[in-house]
Amino acid sequence: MTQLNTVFQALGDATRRRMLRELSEGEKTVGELAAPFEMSLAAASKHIKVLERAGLIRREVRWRSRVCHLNPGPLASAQQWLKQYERFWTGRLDVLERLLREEDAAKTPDREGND
Amino acid sequence: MTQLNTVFQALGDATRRRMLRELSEGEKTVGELAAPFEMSLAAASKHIKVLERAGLIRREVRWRSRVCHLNPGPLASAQQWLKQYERFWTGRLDVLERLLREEDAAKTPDREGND
DNA sequence: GTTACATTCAACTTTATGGTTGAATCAGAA
DNA sequence: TTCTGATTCAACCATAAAGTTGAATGTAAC
Repeated sequence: MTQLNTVFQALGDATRRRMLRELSEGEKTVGELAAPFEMSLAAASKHIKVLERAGLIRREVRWRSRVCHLNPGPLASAQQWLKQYERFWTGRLDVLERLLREEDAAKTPDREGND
Repeated sequence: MTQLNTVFQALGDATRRRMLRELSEGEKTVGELAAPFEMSLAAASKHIKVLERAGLIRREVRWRSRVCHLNPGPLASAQQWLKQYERFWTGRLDVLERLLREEDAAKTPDREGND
């Protein structure tokens, strides 16, 4: 439902991540996208459909093939979501936050709804 | 296999993303994590296991409960992966890259292995 | 119109996911 | 030791995902 669900699910497969990387270097037809993988064309086509459903790529009918190209918007949303957590791995805010949390846990070991 | 697989898969579910957000505000027991959801404790426990398998959280046996806390490393890896694509949505590099790609496509419309 | 090519659809199998319930575990209090 | 509370395990169900094969579609070339 949430766009984030379909986007993260789509990214959770190495085949599809590889396809995105290929597309980051330029447009490719379905056949070209499928070529590096040892699976049937139908299987690759399904992966492409998953990427499309997640909004990560667009398919365009051109000459005799379908040409796919990257649509980066949803990747940006995913990164946006991860950005929330950046403070946990970058620099001193991390340490500061952890200290505050430990202090808090020490002060209120068994309560939950205090000011 | 790849850590990225399990991480992105884990993030592809709203329940688990919510759990991570809760943990970003401090440690929580399994019961506390499960409370906001209308599902059995066993189901929540499975979600927590998925997060743990992805390395996103650590479970520690303390007093009579299991206390969970965020382990941000894998989130950083995910963001790292997404960073590859940042140029597609930020600023002028985007436009520049697209121009180069179109130029390239126009020059070599039907070849694939040229220098 | 027929042939050939690129892609998708349909049907099917196997394995994974997300949920349920009830029993099992295991630490701490009585 | 027995009771209680917190969590997990086991077995099960329904649905989805990832792959296969073979037929169907649609456009280009002949």
